[in-house]
Amino acid sequence: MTNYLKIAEKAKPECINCAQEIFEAISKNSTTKSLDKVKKQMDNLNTFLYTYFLITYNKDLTNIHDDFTLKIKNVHDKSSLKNIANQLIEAYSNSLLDEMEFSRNEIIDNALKIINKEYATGLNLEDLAKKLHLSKNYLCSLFKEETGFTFCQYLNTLKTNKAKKLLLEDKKTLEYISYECGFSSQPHFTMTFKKYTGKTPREYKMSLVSQ
DNA sequence: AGACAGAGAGATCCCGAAGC
DNA sequence: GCTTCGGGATCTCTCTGTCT
Repeated sequence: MTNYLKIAEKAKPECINCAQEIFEAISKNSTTKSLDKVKKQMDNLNTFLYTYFLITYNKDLTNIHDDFTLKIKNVHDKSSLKNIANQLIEAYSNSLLDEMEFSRNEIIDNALKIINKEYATGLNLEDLAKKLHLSKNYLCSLFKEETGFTFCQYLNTLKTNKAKKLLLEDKKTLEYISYECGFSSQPHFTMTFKKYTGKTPREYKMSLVSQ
């Protein structure tokens, strides 16, 4: 697990090679392991990177996770698996490039900083517009133009992602999680969570447990 | 008790158009 | 580039009832 964490921490565009070197160092021992064991190790790395990026960068890279789960499943030799490992690290690293290009506009850059910091405190569009000294209607259209999301969509995505993280932790009720993520009530949380993930919170938790 | 879903009313957001 | 306005769309809140 410690090694996975090292890889995740280095999985950035500027030090992608370090991450790949760490993985190579780990996989040196894999020559003695069966193909299935190495595949299992790769699956674990994929899931670890997915969870790490979700929690650390608030990036839901389900598409990358699912794509590589399939690739790993279909591979039949260890050398191909090594290539896939490098591609895997590269794919997660490159997702951060999107983030850099995402916030070209200085106003939106500031808006995102405020939202990321205050999204769980009941922040609304009007508050945000006041902080940025803009009209809410203009901010609304600018935000959509620059990010592709409406303000509400982005806010709910952040809240939902935080909820996903909290759902992984045991002994937390939906009531607790809903308030912790900035939802006004548990029914509202359940409804929004289902809208953004396609699953209710309990279904989501069960799907993780069954993996 | 906790989780979930539906309904209705009110609040807020989004978007296009017009104008500065 | 930015604001204002108005109307429709969407979201939020709260209550209620059912299920596990």
